[in-house]
Amino acid sequence: MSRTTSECEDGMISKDQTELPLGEEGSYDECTNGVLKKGPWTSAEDAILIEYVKKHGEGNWNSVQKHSGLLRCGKSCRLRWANHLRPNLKKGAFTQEEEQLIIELHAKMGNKWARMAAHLPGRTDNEIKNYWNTRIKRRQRAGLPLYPPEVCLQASQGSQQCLDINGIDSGNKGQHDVLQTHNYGIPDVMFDNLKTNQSILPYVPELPDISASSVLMKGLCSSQHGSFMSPTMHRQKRLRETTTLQSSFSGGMKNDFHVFDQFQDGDKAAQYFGLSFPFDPDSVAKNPEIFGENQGSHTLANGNFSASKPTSEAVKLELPSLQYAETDLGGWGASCSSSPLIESVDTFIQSPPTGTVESNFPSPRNSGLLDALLYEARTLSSAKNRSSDKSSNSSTITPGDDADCSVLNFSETEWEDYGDPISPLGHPATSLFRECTPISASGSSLDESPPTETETLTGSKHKFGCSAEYNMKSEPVDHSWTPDREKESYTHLNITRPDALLDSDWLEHDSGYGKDQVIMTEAISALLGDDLSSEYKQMDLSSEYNQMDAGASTGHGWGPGSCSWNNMPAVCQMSEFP
DNA sequence: AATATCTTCAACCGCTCCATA
DNA sequence: CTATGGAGCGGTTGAAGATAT
Repeated sequence: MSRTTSECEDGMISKDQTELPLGEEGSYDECTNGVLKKGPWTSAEDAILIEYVKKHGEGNWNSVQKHSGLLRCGKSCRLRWANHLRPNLKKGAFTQEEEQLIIELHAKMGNKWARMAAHLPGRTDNEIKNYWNTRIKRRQRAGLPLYPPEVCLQASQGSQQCLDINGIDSGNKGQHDVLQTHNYGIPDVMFDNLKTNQSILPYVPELPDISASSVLMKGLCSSQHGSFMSPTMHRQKRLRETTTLQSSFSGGMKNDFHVFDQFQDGDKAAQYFGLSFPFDPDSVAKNPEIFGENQGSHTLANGNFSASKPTSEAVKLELPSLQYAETDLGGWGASCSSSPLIESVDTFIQSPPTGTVESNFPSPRNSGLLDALLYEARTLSSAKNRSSDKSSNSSTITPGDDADCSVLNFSETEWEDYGDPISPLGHPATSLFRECTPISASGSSLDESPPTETETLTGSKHKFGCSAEYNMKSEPVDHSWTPDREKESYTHLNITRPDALLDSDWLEHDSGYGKDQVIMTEAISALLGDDLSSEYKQMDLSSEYNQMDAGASTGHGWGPGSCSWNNMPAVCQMSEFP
């Protein structure tokens, strides 16, 4: 901020456009005429824009140039106004309350910066986005999970309440945002549902690449809403989804099935759930409780973050995982119920959604290249060899078996069994898996977390995908949210990394994944060429992760070609690795 | 002190939705 | 029904500052 301003100021000459420093800051671009300026705004430009808005009000940004002579395109003007010039903007670092709120909101909404901003008066989506990205990096470096355990816990508790409320709108806090946030939570539920009702999935395949599947994936993976909404989703879809999701969510999510429908037709889906429709997000929002929001948790809308004070800062975020688990149980209540995530996981493992889940998974898009690669690799590899594993896993994981293996098998099996019905990319299921896998794999602690940290989880549970979150939850939540604590508790979570997919455990795991790894490597090579494959090989994830697990490594990036952290599914993001 | 690396954040870009002609 | 323009959103970029070496 200051930076730009100062710079600009120096450079700026006069408010007159003609005088706008063309050469100094920023280039002139073709934005329209080729005359428009780009780059940092000068104080003069700011003044012009402010003046314009005073006279004409916000909006009509494209006419700014005409009326004010400002050599900026409408988009640039809007952005400048929204992010820097508009009144009531809060400048400076986020307060603790705001930070907490952001975390909470992100857990629920994912990368819905604009929506999140609606909950933070005076803050812009860009600020929040930047903050989050920074936070991700920072925590990743520190080896801390993105979301504090408390948040998860609270979320779960809150969800229970919701269940009780289950009904539809009960109270309303009036903040639709809240609703939305909850909505975001829905995906998880959906995902869960999918798992439970695999049979239902029929639609999935047909779903457009993204939306549903991606959402589901993310939900699956973690719960983090964080990314559960695929960036690629269309706006409308998003809206619909949210609404639908919300509705469905509020409805109790009993109809897993419909979740898919939602994607296609949100309203219908919503109705299906028995919610009032056309779904009115606002109305829903008004009744945050429906979604299981805790009172305190989201009252924030006004910026008051009162609730969060819990023992610390425990946020009431509803961890995706929780939701996820809950859904599995068949309802928020269930999920919310104290029953540890682990249990859910177990359930899931024991009676894995028969293949259903995977099929539903979103296309690789969400996850990114890595997923796609993995998917392809798998496909190729599968052709070559079908490991016996695959068949077994889907339904049940035998504790005795190498957990890791089970996990892997699970995922693989599903793909194969169910195929990838879907996606445009053609890798939907896989990709989903992939995304989830990391978690699962990791969660399982397969890889990363050397048993030490993940010890809490044992046996098959560990192996189960998405487990990381569960792990977290399973742990006693009483701890207050302190960095240290987080770190400790989260060490378990490391697994969730997207990398986990590549992780040694998974790929190289002694238990027999070695083959897979080889295969995958080959497949990747075939698909991507030596370059990528080599990178892939070089990643030596296993070692890195191990180190990380050990706590030795610090903030190391994912490595070349790794997916961007931001793009990772919330779930994955949830656990930050050391 | 100089250089390299990392972090932060404003701005841009691409995309999509919506309204309107 | 299609085309066009406005608006908004989310991801990414790149420069400046901060920090480390």
